[in-house]
Amino acid sequence: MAAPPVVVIVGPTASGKSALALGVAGRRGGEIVSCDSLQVYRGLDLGSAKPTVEERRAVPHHLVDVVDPDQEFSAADYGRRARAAIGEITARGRLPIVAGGTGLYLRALRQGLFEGPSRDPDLRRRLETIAEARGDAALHRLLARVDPEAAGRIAPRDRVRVVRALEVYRTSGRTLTAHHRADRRARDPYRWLVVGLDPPREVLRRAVEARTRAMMAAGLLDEVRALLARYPGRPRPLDAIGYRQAAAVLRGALTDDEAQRDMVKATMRYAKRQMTWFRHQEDVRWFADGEVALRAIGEWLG
RNA sequence: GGGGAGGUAGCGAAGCGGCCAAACGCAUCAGACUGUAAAUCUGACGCCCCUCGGGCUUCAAAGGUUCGAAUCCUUUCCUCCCCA
Repeated sequence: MAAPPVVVIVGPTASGKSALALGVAGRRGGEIVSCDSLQVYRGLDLGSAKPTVEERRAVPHHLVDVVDPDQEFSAADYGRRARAAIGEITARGRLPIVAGGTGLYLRALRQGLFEGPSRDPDLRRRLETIAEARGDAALHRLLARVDPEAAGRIAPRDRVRVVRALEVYRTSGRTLTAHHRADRRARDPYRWLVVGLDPPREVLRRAVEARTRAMMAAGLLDEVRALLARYPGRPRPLDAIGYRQAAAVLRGALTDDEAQRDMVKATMRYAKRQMTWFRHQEDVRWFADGEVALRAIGEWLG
């Protein structure tokens, strides 16, 4: 029996992934598995460009609205849940369409992450304190002592990664490098088609500008005001593009106009990072245009 | 017409005799990424050879002073502000 097909649609934000996914789903009886680190959070609707209620009524969406913004969620959680969702969809005889721009999440889904410890907030706090008090270089030296290979790969100023590497070592007793080595990939039960959307920069820029304007007009500030009232601790997802600018406006630190300009800039930079990831980390068939991509997917599915 | 401020790399902006191809910020380009990922971080960024390095042309324009000028002087052009 042939391995069931899974269509994956990647690319930078605002490149038309959702529309393409909806197009494929409509034609092929598919269900969409979002691959987006923001859309998993309930309440982050406008700023995450979440699919609308109508879209979600027309086509089932998975991995959207699965946790609250102050709950812990990780790439590994995503991978587990997305795999489960794909299993159910294929069991129903339908086509899973994974769509989204979060590269790490897609990796977690397809390859899985190494078998290692999850985050340890207390330990992270302690490590952060060391970095604050003695500097990033000092923390990096700590890492160099236990895991010189990881230290060689990670820039001293990249605190997020230095902290995680130390966290892995201290909570599991094994270095990050050792975990990576021991990492064994399970055989993959699916046939994957990874399609990438890469519209010309200027086209993307205009789409980002239009979407940013639309988000503000639709009430992003109200959304953020409500979220901040409900989660005064300002959980991590609220640092995302759009949310941090909206928060700055509410605080009086930015005007609407400045916030919009900043959102566009930040989004374009983000799009760049996404392209870098997908160009180098995934085997993608690229298309500048959604229509052409849609036809190619049709042919591949046969 | 008189007085004042100024013209520096794609933009903003430092520098005000040598350590200046010229700080810094932005934009741009390239890259990394294994449980924070719309996060976090790195590099390039006058031109050419490109390896440490070397060569070439720049700081509105032209002349000048000086061993040496983005920095001082003169003239010209342009911008902004104030008074007429």
